[in-house]
Parts: sequence; C-alpha cells; structure tokens
Amino acid sequence: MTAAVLNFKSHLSDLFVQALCTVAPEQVVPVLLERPKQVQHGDYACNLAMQLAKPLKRSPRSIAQALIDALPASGVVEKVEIAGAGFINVFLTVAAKQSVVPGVLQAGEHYGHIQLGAGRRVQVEFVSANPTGPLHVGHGRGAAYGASLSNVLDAAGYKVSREYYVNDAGRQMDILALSTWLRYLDLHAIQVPFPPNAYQGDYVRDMARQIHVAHRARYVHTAAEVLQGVPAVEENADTHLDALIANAKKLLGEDYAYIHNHALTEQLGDGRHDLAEFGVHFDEWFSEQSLFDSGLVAQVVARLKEGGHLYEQDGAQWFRSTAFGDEKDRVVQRENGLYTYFASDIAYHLNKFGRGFDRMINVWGADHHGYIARVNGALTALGLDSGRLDIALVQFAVLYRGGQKAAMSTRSGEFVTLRELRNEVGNDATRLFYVLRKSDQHLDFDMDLAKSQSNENPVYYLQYAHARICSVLQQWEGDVAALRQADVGVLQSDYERTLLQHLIDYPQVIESAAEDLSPHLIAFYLKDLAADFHSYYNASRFLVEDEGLKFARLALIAAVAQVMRNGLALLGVSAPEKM
RNA sequence: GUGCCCGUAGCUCAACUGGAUAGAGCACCAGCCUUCUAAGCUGGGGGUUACAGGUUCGAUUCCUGUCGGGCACGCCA
Repeated sequence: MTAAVLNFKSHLSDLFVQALCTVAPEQVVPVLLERPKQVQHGDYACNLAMQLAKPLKRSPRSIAQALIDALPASGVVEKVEIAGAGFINVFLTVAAKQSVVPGVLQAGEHYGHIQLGAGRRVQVEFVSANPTGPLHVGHGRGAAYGASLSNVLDAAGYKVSREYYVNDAGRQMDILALSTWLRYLDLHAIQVPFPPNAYQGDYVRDMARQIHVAHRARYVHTAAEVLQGVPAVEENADTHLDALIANAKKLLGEDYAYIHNHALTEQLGDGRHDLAEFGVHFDEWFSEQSLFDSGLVAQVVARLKEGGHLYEQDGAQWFRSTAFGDEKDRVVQRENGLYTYFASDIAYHLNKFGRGFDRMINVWGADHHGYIARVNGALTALGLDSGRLDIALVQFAVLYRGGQKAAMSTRSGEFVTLRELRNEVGNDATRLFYVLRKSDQHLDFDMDLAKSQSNENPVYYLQYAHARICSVLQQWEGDVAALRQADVGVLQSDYERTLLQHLIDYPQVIESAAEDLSPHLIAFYLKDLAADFHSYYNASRFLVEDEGLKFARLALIAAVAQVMRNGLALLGVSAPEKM
C-alpha cells in the first residue's frame, strides 16, 4: 500500500498538471477532476481540454489527445479515453481500487482523516443562546450543525476549538432575574401583575421555588414598593419592564446579584447539561460580562473613536459602518451611556482575533444575516482581516407533528424545547435529521418520521447497514483483525466495484464537507454507501465455502462498517452492533 | 418599500460550485424471506428545473426582468 492509493484524485490531478505544463505551459487553468455519473465514463473525468479550447483556438478533442499523450505513466491508471465533446475519462486499475480495503482496515477509525487543515487552528462558535430559558428546536439545529462541522474540520486536519458565547450581560438577563423575583414574590402572596413581556415559562417558577426554599422571605418586598413609580404596562410595556428592573435593583441592593446569578447559573447549567446529553461539547464558555469587567468594550469603542470611525448624534456614539458597505450606521454607545450589544460583540471579536486562531467560524441563525456587514466593518476598521472570519448561517427548523406545524411561541412559553424533542424522537434521529439538509435551507422536521421505527426512517437505514455487517462478522466467528491481510483480488463484481469506489471517495467527501462547511454531505454519502451495501447484501452471500472469497468479502464489508462508524461518529449518531 | 436567501417528481430533498441521459427517499403499482437481520432488496410509472429573455462548446447552476415564498431592516439582545 502506498500513500497514493488513498488519494487517487490528487495523484491524478498531479499527472494532469504535468501534462498541462507540456501541452500549454502558458495557460493557467485549474485542473478539476470529477466523478462521472455513468460508469462507462470511467472513474474520473477531466474537462481540461474543453476549457483550453477557446484560449488555444483548437478543437477540444485534439487538445485532449495531446494531453493524454503528455500524461506521465502511472501504475494505478488502466486506460484513458476521450469522450463526448472532449472529456478525458480515466479508468483506474482494479488492483488499485481493491487496495482501499486493506487501507481502510489498516487506518481504522482514522480512515478519512486528511491534512487539509494542516494543523491550523480554527474556532467554531455556535449555539450561544441567551441563558434565559431552555434551548428550543432552533438552537438544536445550530448545535447539531456546529458540532458536526467541528468534527468534520477536526477530521480534515484542523485543530478545532468549540466555543459558546454566553450573553450573561444586558437586559435579557435582567428580565429573567426580574421574572424570577416576581414569581418568588408570588410565592409569598405579594401580588404584582406579571408583565406580558417577561419570561412566562414554568422553569422561572421552579427557580423561584428554589430561592424560596433556600432563603425563605429574605427577598420579600411589598407590592407597593415594587410598583413604586412604575408606569402602566398599557402605556409602554418596555418602559414598564425597565422600571420594574430598576426597582428590583434598588430594593434588593447586593441581593439582586444573587438572584441574577442564580438564574444565570441555573439556566446555563441546564443548557450545558442538555447539550452534553445531545453529544455537543464545548472547549470554552466565553462570558460577555468579562468583556465589560476587563474594560475591553470601553477600549474597543475608544479605539474606534481614535481611528475616526465614530461620530456623535442625538447624544449617542455611532459607528460609521456605511463606510464599510453596511446599509446604515450603527450605535455602539447609547444616549444613556450604556454600550449596545454590537459594542460588546466587536470587543468579543477583537478578543477572538487576539487569541491567534488562523480561522474563525460563527454559526448564526439566518435571522442575523443583516448583522454580518456591520461586524465585518468593525473588524476592518480595527485593522483586522475579516477574511479570517466566516459566518455560517443556519436557517430555521420548523417542527411538524401529525402533519401540522408545531406551535412555536416563546412569549407564551409554549415552545417545543430541544429536550422534549430529544426525548420524543431520540438523540440519534434528532442529530441526523438536523444535518440532513443544507444548513442554508429551511428545514421541515417531521417528528412522526423521526420517531417511526420503520423503513421510512433514514436513521435506521444507516444504522441497520452497520448492524447487519456486525451480525455477519459475529456469526463468522473469525479474527476480524486478520481481514486486513485478505487477498482482495477476487472482488470483481459490479456490486463490489461500486462499494470499492465509494470507500475510495470517503476522504474526498470529508474534504468537500470541510471546505464548504457542509456536514450534510457526510449524511448523503452515508445514505449512498448504506444503499450500495444493502443491495450487495441481498445479491451476495458472505459466509461461503470458498475460504479466499469469504475472506475477501468479509474484508470488504468490514471496511464498509468501519467507514459507516467513522461517518456516523462525525454526525454524533451511534452505530449499534445489534438492532 | 430596500437588502439577503430560496423556488427542481404529488410530498421532503440531492445534483461534486458551469459538464455527459437532472437523481434519492416517501407515497402509488408489481415482485423477492426453509440459507448471513425483510428496519432490507428488485422492477415500474411520475420533470418544459416557477416563468421570460441573455451569456457559451454546454445552464438547475452565472446575468437581467417578472411572479411566488422566507428572513432582516431598533439608542433590543
């Protein structure tokens, strides 16, 4: 086994580059190799000749012939043909393709790991939901996507850091603290009308009860005090809420921080636990508040001001983001002196850039798309290369249950939580369904389908292929590790050739998924691989009399099982040995 | 109204970033279990890629327009 065996595409690509240098050294054309859809078009097709036709003013087919003549010899190439308008079709030798089987078995769980990232450090920031309540199904998609993407980048040779940005500063957290306190007062029969735009969920009452149990009546104040000077909710719900928050801070003094922190700790802990059960882990939980505590937010605003990127209007500080292609300028510091979320976000990104990542990927909900221009603008204004930052937008997921859209109202507290979804359909199905679509496509999540234990459910289709192989290997009762020594020369059938080619493609799929930030490609690949295995299974027997044939076939399906395991692991889906 | 994304089989989605005859699953029809898991397999019907132009050897893919859908347009986070 040589290094080239596991990397046919780049090997062939090198050959074509050499041929190109001979035929048309002055032409700068990228060499693209594709897997043709039709088997008669060979294993790889190259359209180089057609791209050169115009600049060289020659017919594509004559250029193709010249390229073929100039192509260096290679042990893995069976033959090269000109086809159609000028495609160059390359056929690999059977032996070369067969060698993937021992290659996979040798590499084991590392098969598919490539050096695309070359050890470069990449940070993936995802989920980053406000810790103001349970994660819902929208966060779930970001979590599944971010986690799978991180795994793919890891397999592609990047050194990945997974980060959750905790919005522990700002008004939303104050609203949660207030909501908790009001529910607590309710337990002490203090009647204060609960604001409609406060957090309604039952989890708020739970936290109130915890505080009540731990500290009894310590935080009780009269309704009159709480409502002192608070404008009517009918006038303006937001000012009503803010006045209540102000009163809470005033009445509770240092105790306000306790309630605030209790709510934060509870919700963050709950989210962390939820995500861990979902197989989603983070290396870093970055606190927004720490940016204020360290003074970085103030510093970054000062830096922008020094650079002449800020101006004052109506008492507020505006960042001139229109100078960087944004639609309008944005406020970084409000009239009341408070910094906006945008300001702390600039500070956060400055901090990120300072941590020395070669590349950063933010996974955001698609509703944040209008936010990209201003963040890039701010980074550019700070003299940072915004090209190191990628924003991956993830579209919404809509749940369907019994053919009906499931209700998704945050205000009423009537939303389906990620936990409920996981409990109802299981972690495996949830993880897979979330990445079964391109992330920039809307996702219709059919809960009935995800739950169904039937042939309609793609989760079982994948897992079943793996379990079937394990079952066969178990009944064989031989030494699986010895299969890597199998003589695979007898693997000649159409089914076997198809499977061999699929196994060869796997590293290429990792590369595409990493380059396009598209873990769904792994899911599609696994579906294809499973389909080809199931066909093979129905058409052939593995535990046959002929020892050589049996050994070769078992080696092949063991390799298929290995790739299924590797791929499912990237998606966070288990690969059961029995079903 | 302005900006971004999208429109592919009855339904849910692919199509290797401009390639060869646009592919899967579900649903529908007809078959395959005394032999390794039928949660599987085999075959069949189903398309003017929303519509109209344009660019070129070649367009689902790129450009323009129209129609239809989603999202965003706060001194919120």
